[in-house]
Amino acid sequence: MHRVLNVAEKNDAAKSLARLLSKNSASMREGFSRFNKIYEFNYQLFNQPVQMIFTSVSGHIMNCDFTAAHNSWAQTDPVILFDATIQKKVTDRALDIEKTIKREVVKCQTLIIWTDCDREGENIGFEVINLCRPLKANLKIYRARFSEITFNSATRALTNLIQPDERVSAAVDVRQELDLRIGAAFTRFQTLRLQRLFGFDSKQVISYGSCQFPTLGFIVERYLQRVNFISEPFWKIAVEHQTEAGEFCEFTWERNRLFEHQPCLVIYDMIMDEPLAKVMDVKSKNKSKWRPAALDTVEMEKLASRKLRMTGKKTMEIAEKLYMKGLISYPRTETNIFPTEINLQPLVQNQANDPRWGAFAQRVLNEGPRPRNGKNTDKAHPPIHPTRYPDGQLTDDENKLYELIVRHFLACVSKDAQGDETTIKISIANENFNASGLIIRERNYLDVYVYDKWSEKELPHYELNQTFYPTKIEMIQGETTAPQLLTESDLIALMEKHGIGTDATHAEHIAKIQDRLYTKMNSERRFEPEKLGLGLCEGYDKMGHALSKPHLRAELENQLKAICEGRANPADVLREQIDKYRQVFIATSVQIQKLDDSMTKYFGPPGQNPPPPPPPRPPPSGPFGDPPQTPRNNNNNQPARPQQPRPPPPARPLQQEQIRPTNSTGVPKCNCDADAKELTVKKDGPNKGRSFFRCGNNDNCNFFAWKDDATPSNAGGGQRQFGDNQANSFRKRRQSDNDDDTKQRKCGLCKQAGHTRRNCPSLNL
DNA sequence: GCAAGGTC
Repeated sequence: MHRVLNVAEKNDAAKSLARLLSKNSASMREGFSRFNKIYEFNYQLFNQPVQMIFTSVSGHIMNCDFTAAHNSWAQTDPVILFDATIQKKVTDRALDIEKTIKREVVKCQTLIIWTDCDREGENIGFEVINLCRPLKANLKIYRARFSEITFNSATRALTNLIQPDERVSAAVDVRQELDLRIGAAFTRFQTLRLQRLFGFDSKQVISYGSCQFPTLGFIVERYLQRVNFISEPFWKIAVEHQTEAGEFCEFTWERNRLFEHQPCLVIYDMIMDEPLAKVMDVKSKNKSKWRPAALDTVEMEKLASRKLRMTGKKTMEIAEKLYMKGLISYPRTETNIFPTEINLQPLVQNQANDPRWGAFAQRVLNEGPRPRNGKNTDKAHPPIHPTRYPDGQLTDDENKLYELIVRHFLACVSKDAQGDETTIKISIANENFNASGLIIRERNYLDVYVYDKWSEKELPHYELNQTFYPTKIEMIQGETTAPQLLTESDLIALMEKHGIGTDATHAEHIAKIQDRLYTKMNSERRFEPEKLGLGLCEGYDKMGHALSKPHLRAELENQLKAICEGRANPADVLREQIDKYRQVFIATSVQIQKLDDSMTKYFGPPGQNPPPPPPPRPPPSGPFGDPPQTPRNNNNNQPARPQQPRPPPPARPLQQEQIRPTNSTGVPKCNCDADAKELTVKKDGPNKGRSFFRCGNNDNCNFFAWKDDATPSNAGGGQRQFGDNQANSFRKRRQSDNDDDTKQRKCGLCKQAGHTRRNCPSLNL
């Protein structure tokens, strides 16, 4: 009989595929690897009876690495690693798998690759093909293309077998080689140098990776934005009205806020002169709140982090388990568009008996499921959706994630929520204020999607042209606030946006930079850099090669895509990239003093050369493992190096009493006693065009001062004289007593009766 | 002792 060897990416996939295709009649036997079994059954393929033999790998079975000649960190100049020979060979872990596949393929005439339908899956497929082809002349080789492990999907794949795509696999080879060369060269170089100069433990690897560094870069960038943030005061006017029936309404200023006190005060006074409000517009319109779009991996990780407080890593682990149990579709997908060939009806039907959302699923069935789609497709996998209702027990975490996926799915195929939005526009002394309210008419998807809130706000009834006196009119001072540190969800979104890592690895890179002591998650579940992370990013940033920025990786990603689509030649891309990074590496080693300087800021000046002997390690503590490791040299007999305190945060704008001595041209001295550098704000915002001073010594200190604050002739002027307390003293309160409009009011400017500030004769002066 | 990518 014709025998067909089928190889899946993992044992569970082989097992499920065999079970589905054989209708549960496959027999199982052992292979050489105890994790990768062999499943056999008879099948009708190519219109003839065949024996199907299903087995699997466990992801990649090969790895590339340098040869033994370059293994020694001490004796290999890292720059050589850009050109050193690289071998690709079966990993030790996969030797048993290799043995099984080699033994089985010689008995077969056909090989079908069932690895996942993404770039890495294609490459893993070629690892298998390259093992098999030399062993069997005339071996027929096919690729099964499937996007979920279901009977329909698997049988469809078998009737539509295709050829494996060499270009896609070649793109992965390019990526592997570059990641290895660049990662190894920079990691060895910086680890050895920083261990030697700054006394890091000889076990502490200070790694560089094309994904881990940009990830760290995002965290550091946000941290610095926050530390360097200079708060700006602003002023705004708030209006409140309580109707005779006792209903409240708050109005917000159409100008939102002003960054200068004086103009705001002028407007406020004008309002207080004529505080009669007139209703200019009353609008009511339909408002929809959109149901969520079909779920892709990144969105799932972000949602689980926000709503379930589950890390990305954990989320992916659990999703993988749910997938293996056949409960959800493949969890690594960039697609958020449901392909038309997926029949949603039975998928919704599967959920119709659940006590929590069954009734909702039934409603969807009655109306017909209509998905809200996003804009992306990876042409490999559908959006994440439930494929089956669980028949056994799930763990707590599995339950929570399954629930999220089901609720998201049902919400996605249901209807947007509908409401009526009312907006009221009033005018007081020609200044406009708005209030808006919302009444929800149909909750629709909100009934199942407990993670979204849409709050109702009822407004009092107002008639067009109605007038009233507000209960309260206040001028309020506020301050702009610094951006928050990144949450995991923010970080994943940034990685996704810049093409750092894959759906499957975002979470791992985030874990890696914590292991490396570059960053940590604080008690508010936000990421803050550690000293080591700050020192590294700052040092490399000063060199200007953007190694901690996402662009290099994004550019490579584009070239890989071009290889996949046949627009670029893999060998050319590889050569070009290696040349580029070799140059960057050489330039880095020339300017390495910049990294040393940054590290010195955080770890004190470099120690003596030659390096002190490595600290004696305490003996292992027996069956319960090693005692906790101290990160650096504090457990030896030598006195610990004096630690320099962390540099102070950058100065806020100078207050008057802090004004510094200036030179003859009015330029102040910075904290390192150099003439400060004058710059102008270029960024759009309240201070655009305003001049300021920074450290004149290559930003050595954190000196900052506004020019108009620092220059004595101008000191004391400007908006900043209005502190919090003073601003509060401008708060006024006015009751809408009826006396007010019968009384003659006085002009706010000249204090004469008979006119107001706007038509005050003194304004004509 | 390096990377990132699969998966266990």
